[in-house]
Amino acid sequence: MARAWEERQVTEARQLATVALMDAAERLLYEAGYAGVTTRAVAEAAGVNHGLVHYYFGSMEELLTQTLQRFVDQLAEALEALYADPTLTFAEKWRLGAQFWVDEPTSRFPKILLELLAMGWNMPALRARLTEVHARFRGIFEHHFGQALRDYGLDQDEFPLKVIVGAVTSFQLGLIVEGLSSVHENHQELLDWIQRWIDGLEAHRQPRAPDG
Amino acid sequence: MARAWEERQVTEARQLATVALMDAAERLLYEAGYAGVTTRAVAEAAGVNHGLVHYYFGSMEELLTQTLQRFVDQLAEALEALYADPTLTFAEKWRLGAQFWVDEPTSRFPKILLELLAMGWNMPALRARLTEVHARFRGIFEHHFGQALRDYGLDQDEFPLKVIVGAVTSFQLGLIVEGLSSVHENHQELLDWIQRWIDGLEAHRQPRAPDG
DNA sequence: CAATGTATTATACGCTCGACTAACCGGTCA
DNA sequence: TGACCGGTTAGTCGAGCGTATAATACATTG
Repeated sequence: MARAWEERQVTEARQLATVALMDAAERLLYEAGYAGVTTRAVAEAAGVNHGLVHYYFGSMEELLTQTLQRFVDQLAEALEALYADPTLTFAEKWRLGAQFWVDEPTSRFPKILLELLAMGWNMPALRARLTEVHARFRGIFEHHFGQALRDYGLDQDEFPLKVIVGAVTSFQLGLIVEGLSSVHENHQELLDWIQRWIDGLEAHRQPRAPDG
Repeated sequence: MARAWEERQVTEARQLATVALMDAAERLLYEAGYAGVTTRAVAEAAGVNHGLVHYYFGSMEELLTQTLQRFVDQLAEALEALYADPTLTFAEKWRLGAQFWVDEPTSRFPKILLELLAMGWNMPALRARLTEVHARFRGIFEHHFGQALRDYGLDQDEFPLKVIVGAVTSFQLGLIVEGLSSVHENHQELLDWIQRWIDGLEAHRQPRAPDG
């Protein structure tokens, strides 16, 4: 038989509570890790009755799934917006990309993202979604880094796009994991070194079209 | 008042059960994640009464702490043994280092390590230990990679040791995290690219002393 | 063999979990 | 007015948790 909550019309109050619950789930992921995201904790943090979690979402897993979806959409949009900005050079975009994980209001994203990833390690259904998410982000990087490689006139044999993208995604993830473990040694040196390399490429860039 | 279990002499049976419990804790970390490591689950997996967890270790946290200690000691020894082997070139060591996470019997290490790290994100006491652990591993890398840089005659300004070590630790961690999320794209290309680079350095190595 | 003290087991306690549901509340419409 | 109904609340359920302790098995000693 059909579950009533699935087809019921969405009232404004319900919309507010739903958003509050997902906000609370993110906050608890950040503050306590995924083990701290329980029905009652999430309801209390959202200021709603704990029965509503089941009433609105059907299960805890569904709440988490929708929270994940909303979170990665937000993340992808921010990333797309950054790299799509035509007023910035690639070097500037890279610099802002590094800042992204540190500056407000997105400084909580690393913890939330990694908690979601860690959940996925032991929940095949969630992991499958996260694998898709990763592909989506990889696609963004591939597109914009491929463009940058061409703009910089880099030899595609010497610096294959796959290698660049693989290095960027994995080492960024690694930096985040180390940061969450209170490990920061060598990070600034590494980031500065990469920035200098990219700035150097930018300085010797093949001019394509005159701008400004 | 003094807790009896702290000062009691260790019998052989107790030693066996203690090891079995830590083995079981590692296995559960691998199979179910840290949320699956409960008193009863760990005791059942070890084939001992669940009361013994408290009797032997005093608390669940202490069992986990000792399991962490044993695990990282094992990991550090394996890594030290690999890099200390005088019959191998650095390029060969690097190749074996990459295989280490994939081959038996150490292929379960990445999951166990990352589960422990994830636990630490929300347990300050554990995180502090993990920060130390990371420093220990970073020290190993610094020593052997510094040696390799000198052997290869690489310019220390162009490739600072801190940058190399920072890149190696973070990108390895990132590869592991991606692997746990069923993401493998670009990994082989990246690893092959690095291996070719190191092999190239090895081929043009400054001879120091004749060997073999 | 009996007595003793420790190692181990079985059970109990107080608590929280996710899931579920009966009861209630306030607005709507006959 | 009063029956109705969806949204919300409060409370229950069985399970499992970490911890603690009573009860038992067992080895050792006299």
